[in-house]
Amino acid sequence: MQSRWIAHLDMDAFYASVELLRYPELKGQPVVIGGRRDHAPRETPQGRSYARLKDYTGRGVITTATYAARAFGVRSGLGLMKAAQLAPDCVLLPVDFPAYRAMSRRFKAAVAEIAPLIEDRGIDEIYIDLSQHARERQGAGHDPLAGLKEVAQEIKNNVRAATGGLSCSIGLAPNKLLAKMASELDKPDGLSLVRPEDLAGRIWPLPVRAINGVGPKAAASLEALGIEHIGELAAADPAWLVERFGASYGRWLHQAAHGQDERPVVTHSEPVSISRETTFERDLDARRDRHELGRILTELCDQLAADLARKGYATRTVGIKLRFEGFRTVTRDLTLAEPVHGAAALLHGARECLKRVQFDARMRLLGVRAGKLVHANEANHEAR
DNA sequence: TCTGGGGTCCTAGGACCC
DNA sequence: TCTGGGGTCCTAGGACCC
Repeated sequence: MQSRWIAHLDMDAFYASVELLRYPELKGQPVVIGGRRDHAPRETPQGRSYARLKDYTGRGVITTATYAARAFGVRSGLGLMKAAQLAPDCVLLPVDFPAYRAMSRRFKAAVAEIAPLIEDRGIDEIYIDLSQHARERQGAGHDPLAGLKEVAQEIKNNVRAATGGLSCSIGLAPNKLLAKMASELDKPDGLSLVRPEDLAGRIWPLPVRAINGVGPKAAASLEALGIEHIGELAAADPAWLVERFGASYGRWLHQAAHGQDERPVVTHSEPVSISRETTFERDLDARRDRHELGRILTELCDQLAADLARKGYATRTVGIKLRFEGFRTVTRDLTLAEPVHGAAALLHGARECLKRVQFDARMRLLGVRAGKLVHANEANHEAR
């Protein structure tokens, strides 16, 4: 039997499902989450009134869509104004991250009660190392993996009970790469297991984009080379892939197509950077709107300073990010001699960075970033 | 009226040091 | 008195993910 068994657990349409717990009368209806925060449901004498996609104007994208909404072709990442053309009467709810974070803690705690070796992959996803459970529950009969599937089912049940009824999909496989793909095979509320011998039958027919780490650019390059499916990628000469994609990515593509992945489940990690950014309602001009921009920059620095304080970090690198009309993005970094954490120091650093940018177009986004994080208590020590 | 906000990791060139 | 090579840090951009 395999020495490692990894589960990938993915909450089904997470944000939308959390909202449906709050507004159960929307169950089964097309609903999307996204946009600004000014279209929350209103309580009227006639009952609750919801915003519809057709009522929305301005910038914003869909963060999550219910399965009923996906039937209209709306999906996360799609602009709200475009989505309105596909599904004008679809209900639109604003995002409520505090609610999703609270629910995230609940589902992760429910998993940890059964299997504590958890790697956090964001608000709605985790990897779980179930190797020990698989060994302990190894069946003697015709299905040695029955015990592993039982554990996964217990995790699903515990998550449902702890969240008030939310479903998730779990993929089981010998490594993270395959577990992630396995969890996609049977959504929503799925449970699927991929063994090494299932590779050719179940993984190779999938498009290369199904590999976690092959994005739109790599998929387009591969397609231009006549490679659309993982099976074709697996059949490609590894030396040829290295020639086309570089030593590192080329080798990785070959291994991924063959289902090879040795990455461990990492149960603890420190943040690398913390940032705040905002897209403006309308594009702003560096000169004409300089007061508005100054106000926004100050607010971002205030928020970032609060984030650093809450999480207990200081930073040695202050960075800014600008996005101009046309989506061209520019970043500038400044490394400081000593770590800082206060809003005034962040603002000063950000202003220094801004001096090195050429403003030849209107802006749509401004962001501030703290990189090279150090623990605040160690930073105090260094500062002395 | 295209394209949010929060992240991670990789690459590549230049500075600087030994 | 044409100047190698390695290591590390800094910066900028880009691909990718949730």
